[in-house]
Amino acid sequence: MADKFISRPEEIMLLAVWKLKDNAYGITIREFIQEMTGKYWSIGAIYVPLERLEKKGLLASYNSSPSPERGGRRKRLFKITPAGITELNELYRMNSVLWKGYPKLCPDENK
Amino acid sequence: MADKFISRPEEIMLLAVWKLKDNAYGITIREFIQEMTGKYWSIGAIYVPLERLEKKGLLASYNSSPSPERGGRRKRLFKITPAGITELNELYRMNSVLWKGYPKLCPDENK
DNA sequence: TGAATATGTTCTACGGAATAGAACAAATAA
DNA sequence: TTATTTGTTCTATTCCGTAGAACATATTCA
Repeated sequence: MADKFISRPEEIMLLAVWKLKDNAYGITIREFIQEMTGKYWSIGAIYVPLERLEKKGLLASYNSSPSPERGGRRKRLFKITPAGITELNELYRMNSVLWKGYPKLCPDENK
Repeated sequence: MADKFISRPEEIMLLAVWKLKDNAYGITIREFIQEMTGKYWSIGAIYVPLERLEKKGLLASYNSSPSPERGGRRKRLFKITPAGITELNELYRMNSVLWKGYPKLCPDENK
């Protein structure tokens, strides 16, 4: 297919990174997404897509300076790239088109 | 993962069937989706997910009465089920949460 | 009546994404 | 110098997305 839209997990991830601003790394992203979706997400379900988004150029990452509050490994902070923003904007528009006309709560007429 | 959300192609398909009402079958669904998304969709990219959605109980299908306008095989008409409506409603809510606060056109600050 | 044409769907193979969770890494505290 | 805490890497498996050839069925017209 000619230039597909990104998948839902990827969409969710981009939005999470965007919303978390300068505090977006594996753990916080996972917590945030679990809160937003109300579902359990495994470690792999977070890091693997993040990796792919970086490879696609929609995210960038760098290691935090080594001074956390209390022990532990350094954070790998993520940041959305200009291409990532563009992608989100396109998704936003497509979603508007797709859902146009859908009622806030569609009754199940079962007709 | 405990009871995931459906994928984007599946979401698009459910919405297409919902919008097409009593005229939702392979060909019209494909045309409709291509128009909405502005992208090419292969035959398989339509029928295979439709099949899976039916297996999941979100869609139902039945063959049209055999009297088309001009030649050709009978249509397999699709209809969204109550469970399908429920799924769409949930997706609608999740999308609202996900995109809350996102500007209509997010500037690429590149900061 | 049977070949041509039009309309639709089935089939199935392949690649890649989604997901899980164990293993690993690295920093501080005791 | 070992325990503890915080965080990421690794990789296997399953399932989904996608493509398009093959097939099916109805009408039209020679």
